[in-house]
Amino acid sequence: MSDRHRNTPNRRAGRPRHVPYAGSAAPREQILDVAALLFVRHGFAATSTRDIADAVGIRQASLYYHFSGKDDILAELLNRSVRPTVDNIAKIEHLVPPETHETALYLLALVDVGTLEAAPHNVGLLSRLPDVTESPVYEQFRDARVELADGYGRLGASIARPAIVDLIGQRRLGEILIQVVDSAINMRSLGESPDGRSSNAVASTCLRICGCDDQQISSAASTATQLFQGFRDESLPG
Amino acid sequence: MSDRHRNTPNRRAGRPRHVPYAGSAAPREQILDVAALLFVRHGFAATSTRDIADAVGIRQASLYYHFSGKDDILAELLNRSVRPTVDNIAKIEHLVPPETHETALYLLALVDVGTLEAAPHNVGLLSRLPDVTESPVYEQFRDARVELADGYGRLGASIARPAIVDLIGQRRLGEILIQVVDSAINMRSLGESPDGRSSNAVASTCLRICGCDDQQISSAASTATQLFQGFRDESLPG
DNA sequence: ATTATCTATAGATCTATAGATAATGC
DNA sequence: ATTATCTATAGATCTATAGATAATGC
Repeated sequence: MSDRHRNTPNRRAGRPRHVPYAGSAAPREQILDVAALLFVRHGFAATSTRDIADAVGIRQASLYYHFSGKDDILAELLNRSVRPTVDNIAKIEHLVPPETHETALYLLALVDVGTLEAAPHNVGLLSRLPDVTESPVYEQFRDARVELADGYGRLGASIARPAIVDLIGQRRLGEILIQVVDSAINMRSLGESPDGRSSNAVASTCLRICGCDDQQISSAASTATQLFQGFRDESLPG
Repeated sequence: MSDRHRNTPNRRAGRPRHVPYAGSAAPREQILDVAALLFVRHGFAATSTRDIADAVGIRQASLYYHFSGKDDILAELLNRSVRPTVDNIAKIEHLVPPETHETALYLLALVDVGTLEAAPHNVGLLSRLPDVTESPVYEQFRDARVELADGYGRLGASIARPAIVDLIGQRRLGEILIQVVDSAINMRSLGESPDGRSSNAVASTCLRICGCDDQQISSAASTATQLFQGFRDESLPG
């Protein structure tokens, strides 16, 4: 009965917060989580370090123990959302030879929508905010973004009939496909059930844009769905 | 020869600017123009009233003679970009009965892309920035935006086969179509020639998403292109 | 007189640093 | 001793207002 000082949960080193510690996540993760929410909801520039601190339940100055500044928080969020997406495109393109390109595009869309939906608070949106893309910390992610658009363009152009590629252009096609994939983000804000329907809606729309007919689409869909399983398992242990 | 005081161009009432007046546009228009550029390039919250004033060539405080504040500038920009787009959807839907729905969607996309491209500095993008949509002045434009998405959704759903509408959902379809139309904005930043190719690329992509085949698309394209002329002329005199 | 600017500045942020403090860990 | 917070605050913005000033217009 002398352990009175032990029965408060979440006891850890350091001076206690002015608002008692809540949740079990590490402070750094708590900060990233609320920052993601606020950046996406109100914009990066419009979110102050005080807003973030208030939402976490710490004083504004305490943020600087974990991050060197707002830019540092943004950089970490971008790191976590952009990098995995770019890794995917390489993996999927290398897996193409045995598979048809239609399946590859369907799979890529499936994986990317899944990543977007799994990420906390729509961080995928950050790469579209001008205050983010103009920030010096975005520099190192710009190439990755272009690479992604190129990948979609290549894949799309290898599927679509020449007439379609001629009209739209490979680059434009890449932009349109990425835009469609990103539309999954906007739909989440409408309260979609995460049952994979929106993944399939988006993926099949991508193929349709490339001129595939119903038969090609449903065939690609079933092969890609199988491969998607393997993809999921692979990214678990590391 | 006594008119020495008259041969400086752009003479107008009011104390002279610290940077001599340039161009012939009214001050209010100059402000709107540079504000649009800066808001789109750097974001709304990230653009200060000083940034705007500097780009115009006046002192920061002088903005307040023309506008009551940053929000007031934003409101006017939104007013000019959102309103015409919403007017179009009503006009085109009323014109539907004699025409096929495919033509209507193609025409709507054509008109909207044209509007986006004609607007100064991609102001169409503003409605996608969280710092803009969270601003109290955006309130009055929110409905308009929803109306637009609904319009696209209705038109799309009236074209697409039941299987497609079932998979995607009318609402989602509207979102995707709008997203594709808006992708025209991103493409402009890549330096596209405004030859109408991107309009047709986007419009035909919209039909393809709804499951139209090449023949339906090219037929809708030619009818819509004709109607587009009439539309253009109509919006000139007022 | 009217118009469109200017200068000056108050007051409200906002970011980041310095140094104190209250826990745990050994 | 180490860790994670706190308080306090400097210095840099940023917005908006008050009042002066230098043109044109009549």
